[in-house]
Amino acid sequence: MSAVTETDLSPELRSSIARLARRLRQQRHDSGLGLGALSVLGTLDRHGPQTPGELAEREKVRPPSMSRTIARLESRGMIRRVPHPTDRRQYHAEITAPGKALLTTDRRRKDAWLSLRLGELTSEERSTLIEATALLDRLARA
Amino acid sequence: MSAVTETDLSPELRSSIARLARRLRQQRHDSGLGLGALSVLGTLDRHGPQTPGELAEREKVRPPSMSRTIARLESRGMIRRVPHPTDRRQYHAEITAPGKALLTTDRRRKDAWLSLRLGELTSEERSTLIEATALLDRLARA
DNA sequence: TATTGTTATACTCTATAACTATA
DNA sequence: TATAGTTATAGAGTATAACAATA
Repeated sequence: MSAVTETDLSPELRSSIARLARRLRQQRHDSGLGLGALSVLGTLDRHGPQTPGELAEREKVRPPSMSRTIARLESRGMIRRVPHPTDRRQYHAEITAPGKALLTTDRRRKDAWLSLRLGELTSEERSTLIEATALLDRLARA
Repeated sequence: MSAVTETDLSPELRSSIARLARRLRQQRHDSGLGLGALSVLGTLDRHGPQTPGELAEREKVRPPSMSRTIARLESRGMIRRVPHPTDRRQYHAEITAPGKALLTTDRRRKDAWLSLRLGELTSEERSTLIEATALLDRLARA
């Protein structure tokens, strides 16, 4: 196994992200929700209610894609739409109790693929990933 | 910006990977090659010639998908097919000189989106990502 | 008969363009 | 007239199933 150096970090990181994203996509979530929908749910849980436009920007998708994702989450009762106080064109998407429960189950489930793999790492390795997660988000947002 | 803890690393990491993968996919490579094709090219450069089956497993895609990717890379002259010494069903995909040149350009190009972003990080942050890249690969392979 | 790779086809995800409602 | 969100449609990317060649 060859080591990654500063020089070739860019293509290596890109490969790793691409491979892991595919691997995570293959790992079907039994809630029937895809990778994107779960990401939105986590964002709503962590950052509170957001408009579709705000969510689209944060998640790096276009508004029409976010409309679809929101519709799917709502149809399964994971989120609800709250009218915007002053602008009737807009609304806030808000996570519901079942939505929060899904995230909790998802985190705790012993057979959830990623949780299981993370549990097999050392505490130090997990720390590295915690730092890296923040960095990856900054990259995505740039 | 709330901190990520051990408890919710799994959903946060999954979100980050999903978002960054989408961001990287949006960032069209001017070679006309997608995220998957570039990943394969890097793998061949790093690990040497591989059969389609080996590549499919490593990249976490199904054999038919890898067939398509290989065909695209070959049609652009980035790889060539080398007959398998003993089994005429198989062959090895091998990176060509133009393929290597593309990877080098890609690493060096200052306007390559990811390279540019990585350059904006501190040396310490890049070190974290170097460690994380290896970890992400281990996760994908597990 | 089992295995490797390819072709045919379909599904998922996301994008661009056109449309509706409201500001 | 501009903006927020949705609907309609199309394009990547990848999967499953059926097929061809070889072991």
